[in-house]
Amino acid sequence: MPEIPDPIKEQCEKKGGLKGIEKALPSKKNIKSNSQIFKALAEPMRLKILLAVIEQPLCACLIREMLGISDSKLSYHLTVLKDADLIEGSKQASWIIYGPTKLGTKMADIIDKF
Amino acid sequence: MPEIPDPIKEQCEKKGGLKGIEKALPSKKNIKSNSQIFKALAEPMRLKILLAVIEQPLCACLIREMLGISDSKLSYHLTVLKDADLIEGSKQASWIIYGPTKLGTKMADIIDKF
DNA sequence: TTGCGGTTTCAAAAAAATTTGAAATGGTGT
DNA sequence: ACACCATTTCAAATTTTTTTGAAACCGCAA
Repeated sequence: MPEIPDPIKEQCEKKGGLKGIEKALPSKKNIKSNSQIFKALAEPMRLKILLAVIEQPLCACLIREMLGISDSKLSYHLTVLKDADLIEGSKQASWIIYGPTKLGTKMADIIDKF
Repeated sequence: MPEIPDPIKEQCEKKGGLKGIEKALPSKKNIKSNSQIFKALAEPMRLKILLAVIEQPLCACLIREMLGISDSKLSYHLTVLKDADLIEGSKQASWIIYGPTKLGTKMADIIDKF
């Protein structure tokens, strides 16, 4: 191990060294799951979709119209949000109406706090 | 406009149509800035780095040792976190010690709530 | 000045994510 | 059954992000 500045080194040792720090971190599963949520929200268009369907549940065709993108592009982005459990769709006749999940609403609250 | 299911259509109109919904969303700037933060946290390794430097400020060499990755790979990921204003580095002799920003700490609190 | 250690930068390669347009699927109406 | 509409799936193309290893930079010590 290289010679680290003393205060850093001592504090690190106090926490059990690198092993100790790593042990204090959340589980790999938790980190993975959180990063999936963040990834879904990492694209402005997907953020916009989530916030819009919180404002008002919308079918894909209205979302598509609002954003001005292709059907398949929209479908891709909706799937990312769905897979991250941020939105859910419910079938009404020919239409699928998308709205937020609890988690989706909670994440939007967080965005409001910034 | 295609014929949308009536309840959806009416609620939508009540909110000023698609234009009204879009107007109710945060600014493009705000969405962009938020998505940058989410993107920085979208990669498990970067999440881990943030949580570790919250636990204990660390120099790059200790982070590198903990994660077992190359110097340049680490540098890249640290830069993503820095650019998103989640971590900051301060120079101590040969070392740069990384710790969380206020925003970084706040985001970590959020992770704890899930 | 030179040598060394810590860290970043760089450009090309590799990997991952996204976009695209066509095809497929499912439901409704005639 | 056929036609139409809403939406997803698919595979290839495109774009973006990440990784890689070498070079460069910076500061400290002799």
